[in-house]
Amino acid sequence: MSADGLPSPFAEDVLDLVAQIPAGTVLTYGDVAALLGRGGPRAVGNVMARFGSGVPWWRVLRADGRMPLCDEVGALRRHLAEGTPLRPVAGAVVVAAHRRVDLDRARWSGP
DNA sequence: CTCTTGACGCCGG
DNA sequence: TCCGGCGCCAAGA
Repeated sequence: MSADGLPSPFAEDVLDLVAQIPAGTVLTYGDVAALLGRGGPRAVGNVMARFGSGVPWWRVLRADGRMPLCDEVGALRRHLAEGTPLRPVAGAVVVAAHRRVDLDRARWSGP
């Protein structure tokens, strides 16, 4: 509801898959496209930007483990709450923008 | 049909 | 680590 003018078939596929990502696990934009068997990272990102409001968008991140730039702080908050494996932090002062998900441990195998 | 726009990915410096 | 550049795919004008 809200902002979705009308999700395309490809968009619905993306949203359906993202909605199935278990809490505490994540998927990269590239992984979503790969699991769907078509499309690309950019196409997935485009869908999330438009219709991602209704799905666990924070569980979809960049290939380097970084949170989506639109709301990296909010995403980090949710990951901390869900217990998502994060990479160790070196500095004493922790900046949200520098925190990343440990993809090796948090990546979801798929449905 | 072409051109532009992205919550991208990877390589190089 | 932070840039910059090129390739990638779907949707809309």
